[in-house]
Amino acid sequence: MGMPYFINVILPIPLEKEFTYSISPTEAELLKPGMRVAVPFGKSKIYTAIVVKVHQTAPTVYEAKEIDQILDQDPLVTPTQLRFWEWLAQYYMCTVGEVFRAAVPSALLLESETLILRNEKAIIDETDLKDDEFLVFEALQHQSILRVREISDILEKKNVIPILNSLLEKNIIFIKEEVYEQYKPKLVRYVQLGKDYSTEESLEALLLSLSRAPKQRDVVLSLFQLQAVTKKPVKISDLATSANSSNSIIKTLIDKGILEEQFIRTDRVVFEGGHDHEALKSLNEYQQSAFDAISKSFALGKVTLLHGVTSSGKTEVYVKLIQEVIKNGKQALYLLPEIALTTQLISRLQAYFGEKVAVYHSKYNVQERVEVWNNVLKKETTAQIVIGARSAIFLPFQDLGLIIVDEEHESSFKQYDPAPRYHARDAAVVLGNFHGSNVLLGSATPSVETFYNVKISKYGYARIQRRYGDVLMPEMELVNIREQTRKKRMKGHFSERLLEEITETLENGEQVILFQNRRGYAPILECTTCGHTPQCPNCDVSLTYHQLRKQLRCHYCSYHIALQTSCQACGSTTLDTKGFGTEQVEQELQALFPTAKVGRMDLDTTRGKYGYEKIISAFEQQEIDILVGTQMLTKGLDFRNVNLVGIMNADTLLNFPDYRAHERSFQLLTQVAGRAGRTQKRGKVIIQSYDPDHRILQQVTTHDYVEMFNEQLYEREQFKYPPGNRIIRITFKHKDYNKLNEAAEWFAKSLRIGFGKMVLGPEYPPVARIRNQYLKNVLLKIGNDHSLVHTKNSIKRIEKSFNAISFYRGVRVIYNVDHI
DNA sequence: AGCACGCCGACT
DNA sequence: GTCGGCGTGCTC
Repeated sequence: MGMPYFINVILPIPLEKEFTYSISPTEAELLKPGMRVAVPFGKSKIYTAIVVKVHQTAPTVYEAKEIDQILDQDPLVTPTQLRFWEWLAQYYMCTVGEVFRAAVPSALLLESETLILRNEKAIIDETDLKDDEFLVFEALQHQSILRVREISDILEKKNVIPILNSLLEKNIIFIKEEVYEQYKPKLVRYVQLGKDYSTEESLEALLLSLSRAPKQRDVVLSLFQLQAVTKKPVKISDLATSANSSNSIIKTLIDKGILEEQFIRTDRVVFEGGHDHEALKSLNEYQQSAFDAISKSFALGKVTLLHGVTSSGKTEVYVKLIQEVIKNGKQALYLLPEIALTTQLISRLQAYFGEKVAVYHSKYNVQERVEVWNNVLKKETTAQIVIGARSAIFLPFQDLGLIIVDEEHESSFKQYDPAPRYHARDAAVVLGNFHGSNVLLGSATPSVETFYNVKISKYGYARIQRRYGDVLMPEMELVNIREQTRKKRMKGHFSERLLEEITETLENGEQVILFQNRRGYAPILECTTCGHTPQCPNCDVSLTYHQLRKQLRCHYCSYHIALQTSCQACGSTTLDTKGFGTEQVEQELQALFPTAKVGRMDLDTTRGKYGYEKIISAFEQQEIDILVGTQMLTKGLDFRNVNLVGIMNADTLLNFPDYRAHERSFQLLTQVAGRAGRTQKRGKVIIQSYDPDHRILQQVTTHDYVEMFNEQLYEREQFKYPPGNRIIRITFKHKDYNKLNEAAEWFAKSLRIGFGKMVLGPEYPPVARIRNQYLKNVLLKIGNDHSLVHTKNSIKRIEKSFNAISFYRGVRVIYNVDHI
């Protein structure tokens, strides 16, 4: 016997270390880094782990457990991915296990489930059983296998483990860990003629023998004809259709051995478009010069920003770039924020690239995601171009030639919760580096960070200043609603100007988009007598009023109650809704324009897989005249007939209490405004505000991005925010208010020893309690001249001392690097 | 993260 | 008297 073999693995849990398991020499030959193994972990769990190393160094202080089984024939994860995971974990201060969990489609991460089986041979004295035990025993008489969940339900108890232990001791039950592969390839039933009937004579004899069974004979004949064309097995469903026959007749033939059945693995994600690719539109002169600038910049190996005004035709430039890389057999990744990932855009790309386009995002089910993963891994042409949301950076690319990050400024590229709290744009830049591929960032309103990188010549730059087809930028008008309110000229939330414009637009048979930013300003029920508003019992927020369901709901937990008719505090029955959301705007509109068809698009109306598409297509088909909506309206939608965009209240955006509020307002308003006038006629935008002289509003109306950038950069430098500095936000979480305060204070104090006034807080976030957990934030700013690695190490050291104080243990510490 | 073990309050 | 709360420690 030679030396024993071991593997080091990553487990999908938030633990720093790798774990070592023992394997047999045969297994050692099979196993390679990147393959999955099922391993027992702890008392009773089985997890999916990824092999990172095969070796012969036996652990010294413990005995390695054996693995349960090998799950892959070939690596599922590439060496580049393992390096990338390592980088993400290091940079975003989380464990590789957490990255692993986020990176791999959940269907490939099987876990064990405990099954409870009855012991047939047990001799049971029923009087010996407690009530709960008897209930389980009885349930097992009807059903031989139960899951822990089911037992929980039967007993209406959360913790059933003591009961199971007791039953185990009494030999009444067995326990078994079941591991199952969640991903099942989709199999389609095919048939072909049996081998015995391959000659003409035998076939003739067969048809003769079936003369008494005309239906069966028809099927055989049909199959013969179909196979004559394809020479391959035929789908049972196709055969049934063409023979005008049924499944049962085909089954009879299979049972007789006349037909042979076989299952063939099929992709669930099939391309449904035509195969005649649309010819690429030739670029106009502005697009062409941007394309040339990008190519030059790529030749220098630079990440490049494509700064093109709204509807300047950036997509055509992307398409041209993608075309170049796939010509060389390389893969391309096109990243978009979730909300911009519309069917509109996907079908446009499919029109150019046909079946080479694969889509990867959360609305696709787990099975479909596994298929995309495998196709990317195998470098199939069906996934040569991947268009996806932020998680698409985790796909197992082999030979990536180009990454496009469209709408680069979108903050939804940053994952907020859970770990890894990564920024897909920044991670994509690193990924591009690992692959030696080009990276293009695209936006009409680049983030201050990215434009700063252009300014310091770290990134290359290309610009398109004209809209496609030389459509003019919309005409912008600011309306002072403070003054209008004073003069009592407002009708609800509408100024006279806005109403005039809506009327005119509708008269011209054109459509209107109204933008109402609702986040945090949802309607709240308020007592007009005592001012009391109903609060969530678990979170520090007011409940919001949902008219449709006549409910009060909490946005943070799932708490909801029926609408109250009287005030809980004083009993008064005069309740009023404060603040206004899209629902109220919609209602007012309906009253003001009774003949117009009003639609609403927000989180409530876009639930479900196609909720969003339905509203979009209704608007496209002009079944809706006025569309009221939130942020969702801003993204990548292309409506031909919209001539007016109204912003109900710009101040709610500007007054947001964080250092990015102004930048974000500029971006959002510019993007919404861009929805107006996409044809020859010049569009119109009306912005209602209490403070129309605000710098940002002036910059939006004059389309002055550079001025906005310079002012924002100056302000951020003053206050030591990015891009000249980095920030790490540290959140503390605990259900005990006092403990949390003390713990956060201790941590901040320790940080201040090394970082002084670069430490802000601790401070309560706007919502200081969520699901009965109190929260407090500390912000650490790090100058770009300081080492990020050293800083993180100092933080980790402080965390170690922190955890050594037993009183503080249990307080969760959450890092958010580059928090937005 | 899960999960078990172990120690103190409110109830079948 | 037990059930079940969660603090603590460990996982190859």
